[in-house]
Amino acid sequence: MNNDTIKIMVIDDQAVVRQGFVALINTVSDMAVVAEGTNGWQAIDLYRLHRPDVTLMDLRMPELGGVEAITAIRKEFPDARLIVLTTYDGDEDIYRSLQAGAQGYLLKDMFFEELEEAIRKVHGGSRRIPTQVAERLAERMGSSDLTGRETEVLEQIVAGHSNKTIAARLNISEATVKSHINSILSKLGVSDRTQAATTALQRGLVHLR
Amino acid sequence: MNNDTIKIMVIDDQAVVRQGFVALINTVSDMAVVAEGTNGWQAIDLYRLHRPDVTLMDLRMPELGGVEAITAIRKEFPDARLIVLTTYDGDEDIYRSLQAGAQGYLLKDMFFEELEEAIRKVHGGSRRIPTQVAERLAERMGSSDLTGRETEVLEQIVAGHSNKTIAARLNISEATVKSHINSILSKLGVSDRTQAATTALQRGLVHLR
DNA sequence: CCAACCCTCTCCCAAAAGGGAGAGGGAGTA
DNA sequence: TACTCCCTCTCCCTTTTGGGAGAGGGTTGG
Repeated sequence: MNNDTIKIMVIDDQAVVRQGFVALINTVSDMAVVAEGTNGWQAIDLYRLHRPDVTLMDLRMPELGGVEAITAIRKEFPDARLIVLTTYDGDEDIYRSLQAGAQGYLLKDMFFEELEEAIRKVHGGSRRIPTQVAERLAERMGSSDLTGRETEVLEQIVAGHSNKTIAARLNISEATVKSHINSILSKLGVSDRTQAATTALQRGLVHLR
Repeated sequence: MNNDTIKIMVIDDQAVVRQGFVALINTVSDMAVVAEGTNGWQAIDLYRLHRPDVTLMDLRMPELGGVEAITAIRKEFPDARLIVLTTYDGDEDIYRSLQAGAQGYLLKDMFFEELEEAIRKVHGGSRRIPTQVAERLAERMGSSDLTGRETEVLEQIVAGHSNKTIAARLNISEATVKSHINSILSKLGVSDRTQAATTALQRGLVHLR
């Protein structure tokens, strides 16, 4: 491995998928996988240890998710180059990833050739957001954010709790819960809690477990 | 490629993941990928054309899903050997896949070595269901099936429709809808429609989109 | 300091959902 | 045939949810 070789770290909890990525990357003469991990904590540890030039990161992982790992790595290493490589999980995930400091966001239904190009782009210091992804991101703009409390209430709704239970769990009155739900419904543009739950899941505002 | 080579078909809509599988399989001396596809229709066409010894099939795909493709292929070729290779999507998916005629069900978070072993097992005529998966399947047993109509109503619930709207869409009275929902709630062991929606999604009884 | 949020709450009302008991008709099976 | 499901429906009742108007206290930022 000479000095021009791009050192790559691959973080994905699906072993056989990760092994596939590694195999593909290692077929490229000037790229080499120097570290592999299955969750966010490993990503942080392995980054410190190997200082890869580019990191490929999945989002949904046990223990510590991709967004949190990206945030932590960028905090310690502001120059870190990170590409999110994931199944499309909704506009919110894209937004949060870029917010956290990722330079690229690729979908797993793209071809390896695009991934290879993205790695070179990001390694060279530019960003790489495919049109398809950029469009999703644009959709999100304009759609208003939920406040912190509203997000908590939304999570409780998705967890299947009644207003009364939510009130008890959050230590507020049921009236306040209803007030938050009112805001949530209008911000999400839906008319009942079940729709709120399914659209929140689709948009990636919350995830099942 | 000599006569002992195991001919494999890979069906997965995520291009880079599929390419990874192909790369891994082709590193094994007595295995060769003879066809690749991105959905159920292609799976059926390519099966007719190439008659692979073993097919690796993802479940969630556009156009035609994995379960339907397995059913169609097994109908035309009762000897077809099929392994489902997917992200875990709930016990219902496992059940339906095996019901449709798959001989194996592997999760993408397993290592390639296990996949290789599974391919050999299934090619040799046996089945291969990892303990982890078998346990999930066992969980499903005992939990009663939903009837056809109940499943339709459940889909409408997940789609976010009110009882009134569901009644209109299914051309039955609202009372009947409520009656079905009663059965659904008790069969799923939940107490309201939002819980029904989220547990149905978790168990893979229905999918978003 | 004032405006803009956010979070909290009250009171009231209407609509929707959930729960229980019962019943008729149709299809399939023992 | 008799039995068992499934699908359909009615009637009645309670609980939950959603919608509207308003208001006080807190923080933040211009």
